[in-house]
Amino acid sequence: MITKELTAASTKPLVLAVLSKGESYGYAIIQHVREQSGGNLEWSEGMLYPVLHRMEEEKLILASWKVGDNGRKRKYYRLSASGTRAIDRERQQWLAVHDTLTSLWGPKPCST
Amino acid sequence: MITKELTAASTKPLVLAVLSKGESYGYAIIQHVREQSGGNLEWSEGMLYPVLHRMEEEKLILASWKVGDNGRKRKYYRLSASGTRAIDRERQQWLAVHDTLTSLWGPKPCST
DNA sequence: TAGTGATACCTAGCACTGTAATGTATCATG
DNA sequence: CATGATACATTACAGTGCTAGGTATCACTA
Repeated sequence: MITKELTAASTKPLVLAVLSKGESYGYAIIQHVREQSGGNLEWSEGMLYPVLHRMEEEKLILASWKVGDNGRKRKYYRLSASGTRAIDRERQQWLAVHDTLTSLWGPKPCST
Repeated sequence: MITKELTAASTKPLVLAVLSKGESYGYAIIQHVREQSGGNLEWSEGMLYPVLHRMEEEKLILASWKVGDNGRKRKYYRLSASGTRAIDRERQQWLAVHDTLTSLWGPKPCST
């Protein structure tokens, strides 16, 4: 289980990263992240949908309704130019914190 | 500048990591983290003190008032046994998210 | 036919957290 | 005696995930 703080910090960069692979929709993003994380990251819909709405408002992503293979309506999101640039900013921030943490954790042998 | 979400996610693991190097106090922890991060992480006192109080309540850290070299009273914190164990849990959570992010970011040449 | 589970979207109340601002006090410096 | 660094603390505010609930469609099956 991942703490809510860590979830809050990683949701936006993860959504941006997922969409950089191609457009997708809320329900599929949740599954994509679950699989990509080996089951470690279990997002709830109540968490993600508001996040997507906010990111759309910030114009980081663009939405468009489409009908999927199964005939259901889906709200597909894709990166805007601004969102593409945001990926790099998010990564730099993340790595700044990550490097600080790893430097304090010290050299670590291959963990189990 | 680091977002507040990323700050929230990293404060606890960073405090635990800093204290694993030896006991310290609020004001010094802020400076320690700033230096360790190369100036990227700039914590405010209004953020850290409540965090320390919460961690003390959770019994992750233990506090004791002492008088420093300069004659000022300082509230020194040190890791409890529970806090020492928490470091590993925090690291595992962080790495689970980090690995997912890096796998999506893809292979990246040495960043500047 | 009716019921179940997966798909797919959405929202509201609650508790928690950083931010910004403010306060207190001590000490060294000029 | 004014300033800045040291060193602790609290408060109002806005933002966030969590839990729980809602709506609707479709495939399967009892």
